[in-house]
Amino acid sequence: MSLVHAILGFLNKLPMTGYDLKTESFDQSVAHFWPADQAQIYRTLDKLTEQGFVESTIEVQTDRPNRKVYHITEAGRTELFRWLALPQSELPIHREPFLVQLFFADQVDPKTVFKLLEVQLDAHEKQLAKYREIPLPSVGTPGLSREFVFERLTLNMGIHNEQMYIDWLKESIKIVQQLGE
Amino acid sequence: MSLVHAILGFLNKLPMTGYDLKTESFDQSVAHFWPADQAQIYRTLDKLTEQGFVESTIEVQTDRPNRKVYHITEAGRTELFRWLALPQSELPIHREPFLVQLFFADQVDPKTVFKLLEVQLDAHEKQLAKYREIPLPSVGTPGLSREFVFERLTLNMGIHNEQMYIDWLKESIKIVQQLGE
DNA sequence: GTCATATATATGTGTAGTCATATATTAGAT
DNA sequence: ATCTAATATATGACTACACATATATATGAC
Repeated sequence: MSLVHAILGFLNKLPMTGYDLKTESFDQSVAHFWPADQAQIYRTLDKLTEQGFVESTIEVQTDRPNRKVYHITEAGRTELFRWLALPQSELPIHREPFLVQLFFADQVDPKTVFKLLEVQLDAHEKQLAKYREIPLPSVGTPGLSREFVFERLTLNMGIHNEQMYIDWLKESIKIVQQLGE
Repeated sequence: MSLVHAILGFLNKLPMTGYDLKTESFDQSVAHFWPADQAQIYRTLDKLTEQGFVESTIEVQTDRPNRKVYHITEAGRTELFRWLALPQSELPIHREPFLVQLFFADQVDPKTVFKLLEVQLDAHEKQLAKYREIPLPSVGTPGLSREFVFERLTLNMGIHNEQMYIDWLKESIKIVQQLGE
C-alpha cells in the first residue's frame, strides 16, 4: 500500500492539508505512477492519524473553510524510512484491457483490429507529448538537486514507457496489415 | 472489467471448466497482462451464468470431483464481439511502488537507493528471461495462424516492456552512481 | 506410513480504489 | 443576475481483487 508511504514522503518535505496533497503533490508529480483519489487521501490521513504516523492542527480561515494541516510524527518518519529502504522484489501487476482485446483479435475482423491499434497509438502519442511538456530539467543539468534528479528519473520512466509502447504498436500495425493481405 | 471478456474469449474457443480456465488458459497465456485469481474466476462464471452469457453442464466423474463444463451462449458471443471492437481510448493505470520509492530517494542514503535499483534490475532480467523461454513461434514464421500471431504480439509487448525497463534501470544506476561521487 | 500434489468447486472476509454526493463560502466569468 | 470554479473536508456505496480455507479423492514421493 504505497499511498500511505507517498503521503508520508510528501509530508516529510512539508506539512500540508489533504487538499494540498491532492492538488499540489499527487496531481503534479506522481500521478503517472501513483494517481490518488481525493476521498482515499482523506481516509488514509484518518488512518495514519489513528496509527500515530501523522498529526494535524486546524488553521482557522474566515473567508474559506478551515485548513487541517497534517505533519509527520517521529513514528511516521521511522515508518517512511523503513519502507523506502525495502527492496521491491515482487514486480507489480499491470492489467491491460487492450492486450486482452489483441489476444483475442483473431476472432475479430481485421479492420476493427486496425482501428483498435490506431486508437491506442493515438492515446500513447498524446501521453508522450504530455510528459515531454513537463518542464523538468534533464538529469545532466549541472548542480541539479538530488530531489529533482529522482523526480526526473521517474518522469524518464514514463517517457521511455510511452516510446516503447508506440514502437511496439507501429511494429504490430505493420504485422496486422501484412496479415490482411 | 476484462476478466469477464477474457473468460468469454476463452470459452468461445472451447468449452471449459473453471479449473481449466485457471490452469490451462489464464496461467499459460495471458497471465502477464491479465492474471486471474481462482476464486474470482468461479465467481465471475456464476455472474456470467446469471447474465445468460454462459451455461454449464455437469460431467460426472467417479475417481475425481465432477466437472462443471461451461460453454458460451449466443448472448455471450454478442457481448464478447461488442467488447472486442470497443476502442480503449483511456489508458490503464499502472501503479508502481518502486517508482514511489525512487521519487523519494533523495531522503534515503545512496547505498540503499543503489540496492533498490539492483533488486529491480535483477527482477526484470529474470522476468525477461522467463518470457524468452516461452516457446512461441516468431511473427515472421510463414503460415503461422492468426491466433498465434496475436498471442505472439502480446508476448512481444511483455518482452519489449522488460527490455525497456532494464535499459532505463541501467541508465538510472549510472546517474545515481555519479550522484554519489 | 506420511506428506505433498493434482483434480475440482466453493465460500468468507478483508482491502484498495472509484464514483457520487454533501456542506460551506468566495471570486470571477458571462 | 446567474452560473461556474476554486477552496476545503467528509461520508456512503460499490467493485475488483486477494488470500485463506473447506471439501473430497487419487496418485506418487520420501
